[in-house]
Amino acid sequence: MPDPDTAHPGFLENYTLFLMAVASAQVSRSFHEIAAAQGLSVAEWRVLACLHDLGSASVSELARLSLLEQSRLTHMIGRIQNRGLVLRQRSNRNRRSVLVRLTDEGARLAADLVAQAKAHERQAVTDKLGRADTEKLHEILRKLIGHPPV
Amino acid sequence: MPDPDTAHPGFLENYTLFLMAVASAQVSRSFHEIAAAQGLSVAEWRVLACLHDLGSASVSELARLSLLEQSRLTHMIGRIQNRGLVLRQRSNRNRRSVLVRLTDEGARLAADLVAQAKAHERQAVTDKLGRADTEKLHEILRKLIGHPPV
DNA sequence: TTTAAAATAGTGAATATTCATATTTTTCTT
DNA sequence: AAGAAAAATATGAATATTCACTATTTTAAA
Repeated sequence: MPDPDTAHPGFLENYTLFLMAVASAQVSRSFHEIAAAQGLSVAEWRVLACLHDLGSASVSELARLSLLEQSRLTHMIGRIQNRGLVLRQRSNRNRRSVLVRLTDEGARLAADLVAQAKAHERQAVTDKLGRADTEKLHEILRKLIGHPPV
Repeated sequence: MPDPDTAHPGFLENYTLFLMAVASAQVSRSFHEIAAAQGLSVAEWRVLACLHDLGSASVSELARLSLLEQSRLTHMIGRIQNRGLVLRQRSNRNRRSVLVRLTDEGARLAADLVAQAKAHERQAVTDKLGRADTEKLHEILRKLIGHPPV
């Protein structure tokens, strides 16, 4: 029951950040179930995916790439380390930083999820948008991002 | 220091969900500071923006629209209610549901933030993408979303 | 080179979110 | 119409995140 006295409709539906958030949340939600089936949150999945791509990364690199605040990532690494998915190793190049990498088990899980993510993307994005719009979307997002953190 | 032995590069940079998450996080981050200056998280801002648009909404409508899980929203409403930004009112049409609306103070704050959000969007999105790509982005995101929750 | 500043992670308490479940009201079934 | 199922919200304990700060190592400056 929208309140006609105080309603100011029309902002959100044209607000880019809102559209991106809705699209992102909606597509993520269906993948969330896939990750949850492995006992992973979406944020944890993103960390594993980053490590899958990178091989290894320092905590701060990983925080930047996986869009998590450093302290949150440190806590999270502790948890997924306890589960045997990643391990930490002090860097020799720079003894302040700590390199994180996947264990064998973590690597298997990550590879498995990457495969499922690709299938899910096809079904939830490409099939819906078509090839041209999917590529256009990527192009526009890259333009918006500027220097990609990858 | 990417680890050549176990790195499988190239997944993330072409993964739509990741590109959307990065773009969204990046643009959000700069708005986050604006919201934080008013003591609001991005999620709280989104709730106020929804109420600004709608006038009033039940908790579950609001949860759906603002992309928050119901229980989280209930807790959050309690907090922003204590701060005098919103108020609750049991619905007469359906006595299970609770209508949430902005107080005068909340409405002032929301209107203020909406204005700032528009300015920020111009600067962080439209100026960067240009008018054509901005509209194309909206079009593609709407197509991806399907039936918009607005 | 000695000090000051910056970068990197970690820590723990304060705060927020999630998860399972309870309560109330409405809707559906028979 | 009675009872079962569904819908809407709230609750509180378990879990996760944030925030402010510490410790260490590296870089820059004097």
